[in-house]
Amino acid sequence: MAKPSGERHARDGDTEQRILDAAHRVFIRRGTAGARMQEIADEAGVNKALLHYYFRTKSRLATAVFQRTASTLFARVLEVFAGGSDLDETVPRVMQIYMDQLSRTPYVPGYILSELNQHPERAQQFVEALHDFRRKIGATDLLTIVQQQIQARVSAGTMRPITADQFIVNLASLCIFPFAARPMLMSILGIDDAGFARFIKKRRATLPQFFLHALRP
Amino acid sequence: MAKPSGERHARDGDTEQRILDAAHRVFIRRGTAGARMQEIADEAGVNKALLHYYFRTKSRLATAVFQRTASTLFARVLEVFAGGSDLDETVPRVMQIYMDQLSRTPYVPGYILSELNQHPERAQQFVEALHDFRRKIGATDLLTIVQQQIQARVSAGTMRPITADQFIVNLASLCIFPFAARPMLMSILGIDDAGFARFIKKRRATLPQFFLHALRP
DNA sequence: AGTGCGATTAACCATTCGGTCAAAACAAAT
DNA sequence: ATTTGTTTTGACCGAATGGTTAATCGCACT
Repeated sequence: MAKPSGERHARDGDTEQRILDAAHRVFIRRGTAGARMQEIADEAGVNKALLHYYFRTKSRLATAVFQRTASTLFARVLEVFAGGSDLDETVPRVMQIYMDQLSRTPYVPGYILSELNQHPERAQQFVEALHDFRRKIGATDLLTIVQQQIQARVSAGTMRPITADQFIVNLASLCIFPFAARPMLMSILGIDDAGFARFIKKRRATLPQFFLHALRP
Repeated sequence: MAKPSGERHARDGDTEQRILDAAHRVFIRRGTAGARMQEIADEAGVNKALLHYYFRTKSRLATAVFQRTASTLFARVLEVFAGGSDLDETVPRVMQIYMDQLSRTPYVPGYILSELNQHPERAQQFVEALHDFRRKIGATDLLTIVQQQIQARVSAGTMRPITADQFIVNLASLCIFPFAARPMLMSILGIDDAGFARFIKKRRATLPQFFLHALRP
């Protein structure tokens, strides 16, 4: 019952964070089921018992890591969509900011998708985190925001109609998939890390046009 | 050393197949690392020792299942691309055939991506399976085929230029991602299995237009 | 100096898991 | 019916793994 909440002492900076960071790295490279508590402890430079001291079980540690990671996935996207009003402007911004973010954390999509496929229960947790963030920045539902911005352009006759569902899935697919399928693409296209980086750089520049052109009347 | 190759007897239909099928299902729902040999044995209705009799180790069993699954992923797509010549016709056919195939095996993309993220070595195996199949049907490299079909339309002035790389990744993203991210999408869009099926049905009908419009001059 | 208390560790435990083995079951051939 | 070679099984083993515990450490306060 000794939940470490009132951190009066702390021999080192912040152990809990170091553990979370280490767990994040190990979960990503081994998968949640393949990760070993000992490996996480080593990576954090800490005794294995400490992991249980802070997080009780492997399952809870996994939940904590997933939560932290998932909440960062769509945060920026939501912000940008809520910030702008014209798709001609928000789509390129979202795409570029998003691909920059994913370039910095290229393994996150694969991790999230794997985790969600093997533990669909976590999807609930995922969507709640998204809702919390949405309320925090005082925005409306993502689907509604996009729906309105689509409607605006459709009414103006500058865009073909499309449901917000398909719109968002198309956008997400084109941005996220290349990272989730990174090892496969690198092998099929015969490129290395540097080549992949170049591929993404070019994609960043051309994808917004591709997307917006697709919806011209 | 008793490799069961000359199958003279076989008490039951084909045990090896039943084991592979069972392993396929268990690997998909638990992930390779999370799967237990005992569970696979139970699912196949067979003693655990038999798994080792036929496949020696869990790792080899995993490789066999991955191989079998991966080889089916792009086979049809390659066939259709090699069969047609005009993108106006091949793209819709590929997309629709592909989404039909994925609808029948919706968990395959998630499995392949997870597996490939945690074992990038398998990418090699993956691309070799693809090459084998390509040679078998006597087709050229997928990239080259697509490159030529793009070039044809670009020269005719009916299409904006795009590299074959980006073309294929766009196509694959739009088709595969919704399945790989199925649990996430269901949660975000607030739909159930039936709703997802409807979503895909609609997508099947609208995606080819979206894609081809994106490349209009 | 001493005490209280959270943070940290080494040693340990019970279970699970992949893998092995020798015996049993079985079909085909003689 | 006996033999022969393959397939299938129950029982077993050692290592790895998640988790626990009792002792130690070190800071803060007196």
